[in-house]
Order: sequence, then C-alpha cells, then structure tokens
Amino acid sequence: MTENIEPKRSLDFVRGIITEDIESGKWDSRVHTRFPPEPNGYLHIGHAKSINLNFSLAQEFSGKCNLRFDDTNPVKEEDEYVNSIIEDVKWLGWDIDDSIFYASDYFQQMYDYAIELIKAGKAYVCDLGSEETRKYRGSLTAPGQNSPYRNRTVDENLELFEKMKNGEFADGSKTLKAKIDMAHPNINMRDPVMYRILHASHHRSGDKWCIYPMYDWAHGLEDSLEGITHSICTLEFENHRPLYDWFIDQLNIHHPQQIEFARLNMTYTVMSKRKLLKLVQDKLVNGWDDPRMPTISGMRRRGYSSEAILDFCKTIGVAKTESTIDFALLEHCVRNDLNKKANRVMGVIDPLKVVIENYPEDQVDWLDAINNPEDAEAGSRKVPFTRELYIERGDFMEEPPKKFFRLAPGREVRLRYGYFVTCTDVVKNEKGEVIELICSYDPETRGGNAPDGRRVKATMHWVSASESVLAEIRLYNNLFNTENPDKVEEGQDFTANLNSDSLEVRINCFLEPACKEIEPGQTVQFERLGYFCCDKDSTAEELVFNRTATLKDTWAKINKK
RNA sequence: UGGGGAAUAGUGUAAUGGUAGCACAAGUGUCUCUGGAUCACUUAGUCGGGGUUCGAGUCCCUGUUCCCCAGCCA
Repeated sequence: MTENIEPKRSLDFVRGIITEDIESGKWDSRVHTRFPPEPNGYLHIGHAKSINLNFSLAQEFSGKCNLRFDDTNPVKEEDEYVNSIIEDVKWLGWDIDDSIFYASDYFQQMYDYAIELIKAGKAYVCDLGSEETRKYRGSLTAPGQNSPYRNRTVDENLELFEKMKNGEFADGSKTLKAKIDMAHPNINMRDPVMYRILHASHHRSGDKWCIYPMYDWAHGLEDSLEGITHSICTLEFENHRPLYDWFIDQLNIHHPQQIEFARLNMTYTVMSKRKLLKLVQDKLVNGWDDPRMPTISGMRRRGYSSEAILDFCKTIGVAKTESTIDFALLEHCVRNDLNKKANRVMGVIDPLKVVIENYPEDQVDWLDAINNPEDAEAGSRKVPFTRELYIERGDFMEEPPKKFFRLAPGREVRLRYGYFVTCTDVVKNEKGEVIELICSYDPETRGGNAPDGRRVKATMHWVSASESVLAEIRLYNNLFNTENPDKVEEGQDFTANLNSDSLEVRINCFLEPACKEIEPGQTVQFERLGYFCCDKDSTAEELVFNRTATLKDTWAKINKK
C-alpha cells in the first residue's frame, strides 16, 4: 500500500459538520442533501454554487442529492421553469434521472400533518386579513397581540379548515396559523401562517387544491419526508430555523439539520430572480439565455463550460461571511478550462484588406496550422493563403508608438502559419482613412520561419479574402457599468447602471474555412482575440459567434497607460 | 431601541493555542510562430481596546462596523 502524501485538504465548515455527523453515527452516518428551487425563474450562477455544493457533498460522502421543486405557490410557478431547471442541472453534470421530486406531491401529507397540529391545539383558523395580520404581528421591537380567533375550539378549527380546503371561502379571507407566541422576539414565531387560500391552478396538481402551504410550513416537512440529513440553504433562512424545528418537533418526525451559508454575489451583475425577471420582461436583454445574463443558460450560450463553472464553485468555497466575488475569477476559470480544450482558428473581426503585391493572383496555398498547442491530440488543419487577405485593423498603425510591435509602414511581421510580410504602402480614402495595405511577402518564409534566422517581433492572425466564411460576431461586455449595480442614486433602480455597450454586434467578419465545421454550442479560440461560441442563430449563409471571453491582452494594458 | 448572523492582503478563502498559507487581481521579469499559455519573482492581511498564556487570527471581556427578519413570497 502506498502512502498517500497528498496534503490534507482543509474542510469548509459544511464538510466539517458532515464529517462529525458521520463519525458520531448520526442518521446512521447517512448523507442526503437536496437542491430545492422554486420554479419561478431560470437558474443563475448563484444557484450553481448551491447545486454543485449539494451534489458534490452527496458524491464525496457516498450519499444522495435530490432535486426538489418547491412548488407551493401556483401563481408564480410555471412548467417552462421546471424544464429549464432540469436542463441546467443536467448540463452542470449531475445525474438526476432518479431523483426529481416535487413539493406538490406532498400536499396531502402536509394537510394531514396540519390536522394533527389542529387536533393538538397547535394551529387555528384565523379570519384576520393580511393587513390586520400585519398589525397584530407587532414590530421588530414591540410584541404582537393575539388574534381574536386564536382560541377557537379544535372542532371549529377542524371544520373551518376543511371548508377552506373545499373552496368554500374566498382568497385571503382565512388562513391557518400555528399557535406559538405572539410576543416571541423572533418575528417568524409569532403565529406564522401555514396555509393561505388560493383559487389558482397549479402546474402539477391543477385545481385539486385551493389552499396552499406557506414555505415556512412546507419546507421543513419536505426535507423531513425525503429523509434529508443536511438541509443546506442560504443565510437569510437562519431566522426561520427555529420555526422549522418547532413544526418538526410538534409532529415528532425525522429532523434534518439545516446549515446556512452565504449566497454568491458577483461584481458587475445582479443575482436576484426578481431583477433578472425584470431584465427579461422589460426586454433589457434578449431573454433568460442572453449571454450577458448570469443565468446558467446564458453562460452556456456564451460558451462557458460546466467544468469551468464547477471549478469556479470549488474555488470560491463555502462560508458564512457575506462576500462578493470578483467577476475576473469566473473569467479566469473559464479561460483556464477553454485554454486546454478549445481548438484554435483564425478570424478577423475588424477587417483591413491587405494585398500581397508579389504574390500570384490566382494562387491558393494551403498551409498547415496546429489546432491546439495545449493538446497534441487535437491535430492540425489547412488554412488557405492568397494574394488578398484581411488582418485586424488594430494590428496596423501608421505611426506606431514605441511598444507597438505589430504592422506599420516598412515593418516586417509574421502572418501566423504563413509568411513574413512587409508593409510597403498604405492606401487611404478621401477622408484620409486607411482602407488597404500593400505588402510584400518573402517566399522563403513559408510556414513562418526565415531560413536566414531573421526574427520578427509580432505574429498576427489573418484570413484569406477569397477563401473565407462570413460571420456575425457578438461581443459581450459587462451588463452593468458598476461593480455593485444595486448602488444607485435616490429614486433610481439597478437598471440605471446598465452598460449601454454590453453588446456590440459586428457583421461582415471573416473566418477561415475550417470554421464551417463548427457546430452551435461549440467554443473555439479565435487566435489572439478570445474564445467564441457558435450560436444557435447561425444559418447556412452566415455563422454567428458569441464572444465568451477575451484573451488576456498585455498590449491593451500598455496602451491604456 | 427586539432577535438572528458575520468580521483574515484590493477580492475571495485556509490556518481548530505553536512559522499567517493558497487562488484571483495588481506589478516585475523569463520564454514564445497567439502581446495567449508557461515559468520565476514582488506588493499586500488577522476590525479596535483590554485580558489569559511561554505563545492568541484562534480562548475570555469589551467596544465598533456590516448583513438578515415585521409577505396570506421563497
């Protein structure tokens, strides 16, 4: 047996608790977690943190993890959302075929539990409206008052509750409340509502129910019913834990342990479903899967890999401190993954025509190009070299500053996998703008090396003008101008910080012919520019690419100074 | 002014009474047919004040700051 010299990985506090529970034999050392989204919106990167945490935990401790839809509010929930959530969780890499559950499947059981509480004198039907309920609740510093309906008899409560269930009362006219303590310092314990009347059609149970359980009543029961051992949730539910504990203790049923961690915040974006929904509904973005959105589907469309997202989630860790992660860290994880996996191709986004004056007019020379220098398995391809080419406009300067190494009048550079070329003349239009470059090439440098050993300072990407494919390229920048979009002037909301340049569409871009083979969803690197993902909007006539991320750009940094 | 939480480089995250480490960011250099990647290096931290201890980020006391809670939302 070989000694495992791998340094002991430090455990985060969640894993620390679980490890202790396993050692102490709690729940027979079982680990069963769950991810419980409400199907009222699309999943975002913050959910990915939770998904990866919960499913990783199950994986690491040989346990299970359920995907459970918390569908207790029919007025907000839709099938579109459950479908997207299933798709996203699967895409993230988790096998959930046998572990999809719905809170709505437990409605009858919850109803029976409620009757149990009523019979025990621990719950009552209350006729107070929402406005009155709020008044009776008191305030943060002042105790509440008992509802005048608090002392109804068990029989009366039973009868009324059944009538509520049977739809005999109007929405909002009655609720079932837990009888706890109206003076409790924790407001959640001041006779919380367990059921409200909602004559709404549910995406799964249809019109069977017209009373629906409140989250605080339902959630702990769902976990309990599924035999969950560790209910991992975000910090804001810490205040609710005493209530879940109370319900479960009254009912004397399986008692999972809730552990709270800090939700993910990230710079230059928003992470609330309400705000994301507003962006979608107000058409400030093009749907939930707009590549600028922090949604899983948006990131997928943008070209982020699930592996990069998993790596990101591992890197940020899990703790109770509230934090805001630098978006640059996510980008780092994306680049890190794509660098190893994405094939390289050449494409020109801002074309400047180049004529190689000493190159034969109808000649096409197919040159060898390596697909991925980071992966020998990726092989090679051919790229066509012709008399007329396109280079990136930014790769030429008529009056280059000291640190600009690229093409300039009289200067020689290498065209990647091609030849050394020298700029011999500059053609301008009547406005004085450069519209074409005349260059000469050195036939001896075919493939990119000079037999005489002479060197150049720059290697540039290029595309043949005649042997190329046309593309539309969408360049994405931060959706918001500020690190914290929620920081706004009085009277404004987060949309005031929207970045008007978050999307730049470039048409008439030229790509090398090999790009014809790229399928929607595939991410490649356009050399020297960045990673780009082929979009589903691509047609036979025109490919569409989304910029996933730029490459790190030292020149841009120098240029900024 | 009630209750519940949290404070470690710019941003995150470790160190469970014993050398404050890692990643990202920033910077410098190396290398390069991608100004990418790689490699090497640098900058930079325990919220304040007391105490216990040979020794405190860690334990005790005290103060400060920040977050969450008054939906028939989750």
